[in-house]
Amino acid sequence: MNLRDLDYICAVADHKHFGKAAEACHVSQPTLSGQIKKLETRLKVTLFERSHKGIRVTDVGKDIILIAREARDAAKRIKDVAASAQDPLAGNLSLGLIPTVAPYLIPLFVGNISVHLPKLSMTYREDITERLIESLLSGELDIAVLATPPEEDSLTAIELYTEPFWLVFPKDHELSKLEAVSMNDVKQDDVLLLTEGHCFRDQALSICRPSLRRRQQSLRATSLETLINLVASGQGVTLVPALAMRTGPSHESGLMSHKLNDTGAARKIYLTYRKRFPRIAAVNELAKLIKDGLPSSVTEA
Amino acid sequence: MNLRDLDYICAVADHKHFGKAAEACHVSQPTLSGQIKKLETRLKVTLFERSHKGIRVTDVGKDIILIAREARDAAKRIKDVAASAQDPLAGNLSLGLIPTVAPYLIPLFVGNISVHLPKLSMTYREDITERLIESLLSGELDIAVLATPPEEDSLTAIELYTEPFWLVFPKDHELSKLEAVSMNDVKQDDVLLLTEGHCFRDQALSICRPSLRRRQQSLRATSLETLINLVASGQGVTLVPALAMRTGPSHESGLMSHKLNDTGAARKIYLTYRKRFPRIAAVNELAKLIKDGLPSSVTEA
DNA sequence: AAGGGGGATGAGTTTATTCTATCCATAGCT
DNA sequence: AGCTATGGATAGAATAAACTCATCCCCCTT
Repeated sequence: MNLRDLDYICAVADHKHFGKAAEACHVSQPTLSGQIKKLETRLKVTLFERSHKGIRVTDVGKDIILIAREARDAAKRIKDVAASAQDPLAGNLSLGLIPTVAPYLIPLFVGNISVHLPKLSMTYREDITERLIESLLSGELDIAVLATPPEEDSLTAIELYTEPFWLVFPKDHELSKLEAVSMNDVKQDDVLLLTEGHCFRDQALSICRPSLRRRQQSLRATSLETLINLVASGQGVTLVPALAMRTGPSHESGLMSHKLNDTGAARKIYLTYRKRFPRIAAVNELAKLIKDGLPSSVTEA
Repeated sequence: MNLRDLDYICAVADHKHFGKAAEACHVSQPTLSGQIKKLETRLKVTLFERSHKGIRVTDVGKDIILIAREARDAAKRIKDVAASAQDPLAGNLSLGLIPTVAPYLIPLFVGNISVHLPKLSMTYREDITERLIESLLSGELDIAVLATPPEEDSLTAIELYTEPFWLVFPKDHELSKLEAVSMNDVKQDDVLLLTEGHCFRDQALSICRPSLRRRQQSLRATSLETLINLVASGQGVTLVPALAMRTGPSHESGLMSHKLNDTGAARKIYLTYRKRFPRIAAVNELAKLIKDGLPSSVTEA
């Protein structure tokens, strides 16, 4: 059976005339007659009672044509769905972000999206790198903002920006006397870390080495906000990525912060997606919009 | 687009593997790959994200496959309907009967139908010949029991039986003295007729000729039962076809009846249907069952 | 680096669809 | 009756679509 055959029988049912039906289907009358006869043979059913006065649709024919119209309608809907999905900049895009980026980055580009990509609807998810990557691979997510370049071959990434680390410490801390701060000035065991699983924890550990006991204390710090609160209550100092500084500790009472000028005291943020993801156009547009929304604190090298 | 293509994409969605999907569809993998690629090109949409780890269905793909399943389901239902309509002795058959036959004939075969053609459901309609023929031609009715052979070329008929006419008269009528009755014995102006439109009126008129005034009185007699009541109340005599005699006047008080032995005092009853009606098998079976149910009063010449 | 899984590609064959031309049956007309 | 027009069926050739086999290419694994 064939969708075209269904067109044919519906046309005959509509026109009650093989010749006119054939014309409506843009085929010759013998073609239409032949195909319908073949269909009738295959189904072992007479759909039309042919006579010289006109065509009568049999009872089975009526039933079958009713269903045939459903099938044709479904086919038409497939074309409609495909047509409306034509624009790669329309539809839904699911974006995952790591927790040390999400709350600071999202506000910087959501506005731009609704202005420049009004037909694109976004779904956001905040999770740690490991689970974001899993979701990317399974197709649960389309894109992810990560602070690590993709290791999987099936993934690829666009570099979004480089984010320096800042040191946050209490106002009365001895570091407050310095003009500029480097990790050399910091007593490493003072440094508070995020809980395990956060990539920013590992990034911090790559430039300092607190004691094991200190590292275990990090069980308490599940977000940058918590971490900063711990610093405010005098538990130590901590590192914070630049974007988080815009709304965070500088406005809190009792805290000071300095951008670290060590080489390596920074991380690169990537927009990661599956190499084969078919809507790369949307990914590129998104990358552009995110970059456009960035503050000078991360765009100035 | 083609129903086969829809099978292909559904199979890939199910198996997440082109090779296995091809196997399930009983085609080679290149065939399936090619057809899907062609479909994707036509729809200008990527349905599947191919990678080396497996197949991911895109968002549009999911939407489309959902509809594709609907279309496939419709196609399957068409086959089902056709298959279950396979038996020509199943389904519905609409039968029209003239009023001077319906009430007497139907009881004689309905039982046989439910026994011998249990899958056949019948729809009955009682109407005058003219309207039954209209309905036959329009396809509203499949078959009709008529007392006239078909005049239309597109119709044909099976002869069911020959039905002699009986004369019905009051017990105290002078005819009651005779052993056998012929129309010659009847005062023609005594004869009561059915209203116009009934073929039995015309058949009666073909063997007798009441006065115009008498003929106009027939406005009152819309059925054989009424006609017999008129006779019982002394308004005259009348003709009644044999089958109606089995349950009718012979049991009524004050009436007598005789079978007319004139040649021509009889009518043939036909099972009429469209020449092209595709379920002739059912018509033939019906004719056989009706004949089997007939009483000796019409089967004995 | 070699082997293998898995989808894509290309050439050639088979199958299905379509066309033109023609036929046949019926209906309506003269 | 015979003639002509209408409308569906049929036949054969041409065309288009779908299929298969062999092979390729990519990339993952060992």
